[in-house]
Amino acid sequence: MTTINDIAKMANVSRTTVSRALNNNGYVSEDVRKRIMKIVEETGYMPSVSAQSLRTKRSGVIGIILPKISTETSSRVVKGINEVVSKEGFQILLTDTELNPKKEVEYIRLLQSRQVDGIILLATNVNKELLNVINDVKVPFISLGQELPNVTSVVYDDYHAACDMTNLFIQRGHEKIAFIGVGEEDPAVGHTRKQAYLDTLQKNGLTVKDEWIHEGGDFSIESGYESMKQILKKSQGNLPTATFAVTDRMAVGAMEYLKEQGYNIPGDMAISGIGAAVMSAYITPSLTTIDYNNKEAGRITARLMLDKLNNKNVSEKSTLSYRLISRDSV
Amino acid sequence: MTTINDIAKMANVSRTTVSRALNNNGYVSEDVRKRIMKIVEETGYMPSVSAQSLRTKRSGVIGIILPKISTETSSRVVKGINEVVSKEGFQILLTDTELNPKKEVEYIRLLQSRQVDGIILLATNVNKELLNVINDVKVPFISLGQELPNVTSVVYDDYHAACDMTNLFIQRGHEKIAFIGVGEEDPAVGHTRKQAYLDTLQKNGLTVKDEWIHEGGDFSIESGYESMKQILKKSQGNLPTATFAVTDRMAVGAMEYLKEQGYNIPGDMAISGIGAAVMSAYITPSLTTIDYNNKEAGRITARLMLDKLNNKNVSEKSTLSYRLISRDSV
DNA sequence: TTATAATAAGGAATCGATTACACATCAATT
DNA sequence: AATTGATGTGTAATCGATTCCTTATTATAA
Repeated sequence: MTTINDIAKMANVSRTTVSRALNNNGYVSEDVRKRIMKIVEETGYMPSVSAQSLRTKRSGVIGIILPKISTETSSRVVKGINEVVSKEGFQILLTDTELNPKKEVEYIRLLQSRQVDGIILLATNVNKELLNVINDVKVPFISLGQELPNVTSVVYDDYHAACDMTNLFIQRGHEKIAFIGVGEEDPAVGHTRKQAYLDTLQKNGLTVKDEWIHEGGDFSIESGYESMKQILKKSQGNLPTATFAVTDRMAVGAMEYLKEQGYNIPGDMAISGIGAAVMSAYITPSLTTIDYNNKEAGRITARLMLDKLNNKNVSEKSTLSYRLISRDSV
Repeated sequence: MTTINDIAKMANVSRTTVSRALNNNGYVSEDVRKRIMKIVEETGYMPSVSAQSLRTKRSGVIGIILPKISTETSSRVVKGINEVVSKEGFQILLTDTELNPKKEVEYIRLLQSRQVDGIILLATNVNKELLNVINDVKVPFISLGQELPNVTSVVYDDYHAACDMTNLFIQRGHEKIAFIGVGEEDPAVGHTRKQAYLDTLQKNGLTVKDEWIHEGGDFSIESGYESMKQILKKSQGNLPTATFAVTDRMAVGAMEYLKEQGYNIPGDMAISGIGAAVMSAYITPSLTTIDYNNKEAGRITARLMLDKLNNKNVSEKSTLSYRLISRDSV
């Protein structure tokens, strides 16, 4: 591997001068600069980032902590982040918690020891230890998808999105609306979306039946399938006419079960999700859902991160907009 | 940030001893070791990876070059890789070429300057410059998805997979089989799969009509839609009865167009894809496809990488198995 | 002509680890 | 009692950059 010293020797200058030439920093004669650059070209020399970051405390790496690496949401967000930061010469270091809260904490520590310049967390839960660790973080930190106290947060407008969706059902004349959710450990998805559903029903004077509400174990299609099964079983004789699932995958699972049982969608049961998964447009019937524009969320988060890195001060909370996509399932 | 020197001072030993205690390397009395570990615990000290990697030439990072960051294939592969390497304490540095061959070369250089311990490339094309740069790479290098000369490659069995799929159509009595492909710059997807299709038709004495073959501009759903449109237009009066699309997304696009035009699938036209996208199971009719098990491919590649990092010698080419999933679209 | 400032380049310290080498102690072996 | 080997710890060099501090050379102003 060629080092700055090799280049210096070849150009008959000191490594100080090479460094200055490369960083456009301090005086270097045009003559020498050209000589150096030529050699750099020829050798394909690239400075060792380890050495640089040891010295400068900057690594050009943004650490991202994902709950799950291979989901549509994650990869869209990562895409958006990468799009923005790569233009500024930053790289992305990915970690995957596999939905294990302990790993969130572990990775925050780890990323710091790797000298990342900033950390973006796609949080799925909030707990005391997590907040403590985040408070100790010395680099710019942003939470995406959950609002964390005293932490710069970029959040989806879960409450209004879920209200709108519930209202859509009501507008279409539904009065018995079921709900497929996830555990409340996830404040944004598990709590806020459910609260919006409950509030909207109440505001419209509609009954909330326990049998119509089911929380899946995870965000999977199977979990949606199972939830729908449970809801139908528990509400024999008083079936809901619509179901609001908090994710598209769960909605797809629910549809799957309904189709298997010979129900007509949306005739016997209207269905909606959240997330605008690609699949939602191509299943039959196409799924009414809400587009959170995850890629744009990633971009916005990334820009905030860059601002922080440039010591601009940024607002503590940014709420993203959403778009209700009305399709054939409702 | 606490450094090894701080720990050394607090424990009243030299930093040498601290380093030895942390790395279980050389003699350290039980007494001192405990003292050091306790302080490390309390302070939450983590060694600076920049300093470590500057000194040891190892960074604990595997660089991955993806053609597109937010595709099902990419994220499944990354998941598989991460699953394996994270257990060994490695992190993943992601780069996205956005299908730009120049960026492949650029990122290979960049990753090396970042001192990555190994590089995994999800190649989509093969060109002279790429091969040259790869030849200069000084760290373990693996290509996934394309076979590159003199490079450790993990490849899908595109040829046999595509043969099997074509044969399936023939078995079901189809004689007029159309093909939706991509450009030949992509040897695995664009060339091999097409060759397998052509060979299989020929072997079975079936006519190959130019009007039945169309190459989409990219891998998108829209591109599949457009391709199907072209095929139907060009082969008026002698329509194919089956279409083999080289990716699931393209197959979905093709189905979309057929449905719009009122064709029955598979009655008027059978359809198949490759890739086992989640969506393929949930569209109507469900799509016959081939599962390449990308996650497992990622795992296998990662294990090869770990072997290389441990100086075990590995076979230059590994061909993966696949599974034909027969569903309702054929 | 001399003082001053701008330009150009090098010397050496520094970042935070690892590790070769040296040295001291102590127990076991001859 | 002398030699040997195992154990424990420290000193200092090193990795490859950046940057503060000097010094030398020109160009400009007084």
